[in-house]
Amino acid sequence: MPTIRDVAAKAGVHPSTVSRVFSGRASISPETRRRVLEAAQALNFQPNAIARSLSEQRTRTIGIVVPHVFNGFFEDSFFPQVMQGLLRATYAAGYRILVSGSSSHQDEIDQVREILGSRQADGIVVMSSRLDVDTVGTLQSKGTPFVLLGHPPADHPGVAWADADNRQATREAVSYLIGLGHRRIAYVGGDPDVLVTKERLQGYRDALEAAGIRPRSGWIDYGYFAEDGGYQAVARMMALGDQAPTAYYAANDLMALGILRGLRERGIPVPQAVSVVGTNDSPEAGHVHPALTSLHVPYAAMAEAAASMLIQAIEEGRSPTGFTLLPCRLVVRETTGRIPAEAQARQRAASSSQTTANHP
Amino acid sequence: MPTIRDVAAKAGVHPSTVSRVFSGRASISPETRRRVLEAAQALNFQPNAIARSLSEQRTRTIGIVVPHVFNGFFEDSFFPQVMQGLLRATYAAGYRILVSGSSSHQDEIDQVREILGSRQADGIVVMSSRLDVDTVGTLQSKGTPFVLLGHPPADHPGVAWADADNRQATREAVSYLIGLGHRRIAYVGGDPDVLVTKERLQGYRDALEAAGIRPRSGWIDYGYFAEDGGYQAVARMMALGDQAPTAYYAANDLMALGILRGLRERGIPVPQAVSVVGTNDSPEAGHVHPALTSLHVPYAAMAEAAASMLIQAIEEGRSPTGFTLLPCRLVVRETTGRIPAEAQARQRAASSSQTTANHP
DNA sequence: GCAGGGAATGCAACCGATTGCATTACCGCT
DNA sequence: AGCGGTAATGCAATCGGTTGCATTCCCTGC
Repeated sequence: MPTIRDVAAKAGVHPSTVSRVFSGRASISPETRRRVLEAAQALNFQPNAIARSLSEQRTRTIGIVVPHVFNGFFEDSFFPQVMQGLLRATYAAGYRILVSGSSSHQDEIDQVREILGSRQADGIVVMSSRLDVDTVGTLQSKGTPFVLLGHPPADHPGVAWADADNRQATREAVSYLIGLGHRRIAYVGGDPDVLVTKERLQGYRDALEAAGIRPRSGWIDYGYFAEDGGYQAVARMMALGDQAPTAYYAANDLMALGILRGLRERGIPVPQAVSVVGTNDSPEAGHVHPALTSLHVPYAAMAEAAASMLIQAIEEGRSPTGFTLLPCRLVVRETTGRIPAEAQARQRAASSSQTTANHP
Repeated sequence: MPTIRDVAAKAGVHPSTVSRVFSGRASISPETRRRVLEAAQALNFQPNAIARSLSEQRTRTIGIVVPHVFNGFFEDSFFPQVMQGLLRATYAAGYRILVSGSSSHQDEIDQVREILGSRQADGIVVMSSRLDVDTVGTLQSKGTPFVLLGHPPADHPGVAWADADNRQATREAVSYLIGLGHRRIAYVGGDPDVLVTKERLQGYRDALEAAGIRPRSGWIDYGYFAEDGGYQAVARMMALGDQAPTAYYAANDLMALGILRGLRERGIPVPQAVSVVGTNDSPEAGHVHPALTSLHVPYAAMAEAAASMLIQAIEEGRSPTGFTLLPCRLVVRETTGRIPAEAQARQRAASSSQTTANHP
């Protein structure tokens, strides 16, 4: 592999001149430029990015560590969408992405530290779903730029992040169901330990409260993002008898499909008797039958925003600041419908009897 | 950021000693090691990976360029699975992945050249779907290690690759349909210009020929991997009247879903009247209703094999050689079934009348 | 005719590690 | 005591660029 010195020798100039020709940020006579480029061409010279990085103290690379939980990440479209967003932002800025795997939660944090500490990347996008407060603090004290994908576990001033407004979005989805006449609505969350699960539950509660509906604890269940989790939830909900929900909100589409399966096996028509809303608007959502109404979460846009914030901060030589909170969008398809009037009436009666039962 | 010299100063040794302590491949007295480690700890020292790469002339990184066609790659699970496979292999070997986007086919090749030429990665995995013979030759002459994901367009001795046996797999899938009694079988390919489409068509032909079935050109269509492509194919196939297929092979699951939609709209029961086989065994395949029979293509395993071959060659300081050809696996679910006897009889009659019509 | 100024280029230090070779110190053995 | 051998460490060159400063040269304006 030819180096800058080989080119210099061939063109009869000093290596620094070759460097200046390639960096383009200095005045070079047209004649010299021509000679240098000619020599470079003849030798098939390409500047060594590593040497350049060492000298410039920047790599034009941002890092990302794939959490071990996503080692089967193609099960859900979350990670692919994140990659997509990162690619959009980095490509536009002439950056590349350095990806590392991880084998455990601790290892994930170690990898982040390693990439940052060894300066293999100029900054890093960190998936924060289970990040604890201490870790964020440690990262921050390191002084290397990072942006959280998802918001920080607690209020951490000066930590930059990008996230979707999950609480508000869930609230809107549930309000939509209420608007269709539903009053017994189930919340099927993912992993109860994950922050987003709690936020969505809060949105669910907001919507119910705004409509004056008293939530029942039996309407709340967790499916850990698995198809079977949704299926099992239906079994448990149906045990509530005439208090069984007429609508389900599921925290991802896979669980929604499980719910649909559970309902189908019981001969319950969707959306005639029961409505179902999924989350993520995954590619299959629009192509299953009946097509799934789903809450679109802008993962790609979040990642793009995170990467953009990061890159901009890097270029300006400062730490990333501020946050980006993106709205979600409910994509209405075929699994949601107005509750039939008679069922509605029956439901009202049941609902009021429930109220009396609870307050004897 | 502390450097090796700071640590050396603090520990009262020469920088090279610190380097040896960290590389571990030299004899260091226990006392010195302790002092160095202590100093490093105190200074929060981490070796600079860039400087190390420059000196060692290796980055422990492999590259991948995302083709612009996959900028919407999460529509299909192909790219995520590739990432997954790459992650498995690289993580196990202590490598990382450098990802670059690309905006066009030409740009894709440029990015590959750039990464290789600038030595930002020790080698690269190249998606070969549309690679032409010249490009492969050029890459080869560069002398930097690469492995193709998918096999080379023509016989290129010395080019390493990993691929699935698409022809054989399609042959088996179609043979399976024939075994169920089907004799009028449609092939709905992706993009006719892509190599894999031709190979699968060949496998389809193999199966038909082995069963003594004369293929009709009307049974062959291309859906460009889109849901609507499958849907449209049904419309065209139905126009064949009593020569319409009783089974469909689709080159991805999305088109298979489109086919299912087309059949459903015409009131044709699946699998009672018509069978459908998809390809890729995407996560949704098992969760739609009816669950889709699909040809599982081991994309993750292919990518893992490609990365492993690449890394092994890098470590041994040679060019990657050889190839890996992986079998696919038909995952039978609910969209395929034995053709009803009476339909079968009718079909035989039609088939023989067709034969006479073709040979007057 | 000469001072001033800017353009073009060279020089050499530097980025932060690695590593072949030289040197020192210490050990065991005769 | 002297010698050989090995373990431990230091020295300095090297990887391949970048960049602040110095130098040269030429042009312009008075």
